Amino acid sequence: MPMRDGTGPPWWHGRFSGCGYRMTVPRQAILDILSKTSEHLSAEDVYRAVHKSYTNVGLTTVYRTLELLVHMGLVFKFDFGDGRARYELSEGPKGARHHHHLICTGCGRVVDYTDFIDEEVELLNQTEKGLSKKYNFKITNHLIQFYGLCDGCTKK
Amino acid sequence: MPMRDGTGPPWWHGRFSGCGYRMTVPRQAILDILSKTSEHLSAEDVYRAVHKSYTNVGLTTVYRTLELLVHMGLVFKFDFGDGRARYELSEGPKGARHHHHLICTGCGRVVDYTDFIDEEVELLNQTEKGLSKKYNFKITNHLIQFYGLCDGCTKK
DNA sequence: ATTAATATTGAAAATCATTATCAATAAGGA
DNA sequence: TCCTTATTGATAATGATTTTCAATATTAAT
Repeated sequence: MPMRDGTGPPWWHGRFSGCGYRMTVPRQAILDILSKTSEHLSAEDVYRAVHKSYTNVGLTTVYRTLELLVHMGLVFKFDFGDGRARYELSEGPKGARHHHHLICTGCGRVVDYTDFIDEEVELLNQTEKGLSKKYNFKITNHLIQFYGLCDGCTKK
Repeated sequence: MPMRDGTGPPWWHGRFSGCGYRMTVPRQAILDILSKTSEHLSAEDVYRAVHKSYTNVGLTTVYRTLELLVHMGLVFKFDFGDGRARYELSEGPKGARHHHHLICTGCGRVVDYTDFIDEEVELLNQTEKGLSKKYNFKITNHLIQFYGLCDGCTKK
């Protein structure tokens, strides 16, 4: 059973009941998988991982749950250009896992980086403030990705 | 026939022959459409637009051409989360059309903004340099998008 | 605890954007 | 103009994601 810090019930339980959603076994299992990996899992990946311990959880539920989690802001959904969505547990800009992606357009490899995050966050905060006001948006999120060719692909 | 400035042949003709590609009617038509719009066209959108003047150009060719243009760096491909890719003629960071996107997660509306681009470009250049060196990537591109709720959707 | 109301689930079928096939055609250099 | 080869378009295939709907599990109330 996934704990935030080992001292209480799963910290996200409240996020569900607070919104009228129910905390179920499949949902816990999916959050559990996401919280234990540092990879960029596709829905299928999550399904396979969950399926090991909970054979009866279906792919449909995985899709639905992931969508719900994205909607709740607990999960980020990424498109790295390989035709399937990738999901990661989200952390606010100050979270330990906060990072951005560097994507090789040659082989599709994805590198997580945390360098320059502080400077980026600084600038992004300002930008968000400015955009919020100017366009009357309530900004909740941002996406930053760099594209290029990795070492191996440059030489081919 | 699309011109860069009205004084010569289409400026991108050379980009094609230089790479062993051929400049064809469908390709010109597609570039023409893209250069004349400020919208975020899907492949289907481009197809419909091209189809008006060139009834015989097929959807397959549109897909293929768009992919080629993306590969050549002449076009950007975006994912705004509505299940289909969107394409825009690309301009370098200093180009007049260079902008980023602000996406409403409520209704899907996409706002182009050019505010703060200078500061962003400044930071991004530094980040790119740092990342290039650290991860041995040859960085060619970046993507920045902000997500939130637009005025209308906040009130619902 | 038991029940009632309803959110959630899973299997299968449906959707739909994008790709692969392949014979016919068109571009560009010789 | 001819030849080589890239390109095209109609059709079929692919494959990730959604929809459907009856069965089940969860929560709040009794």
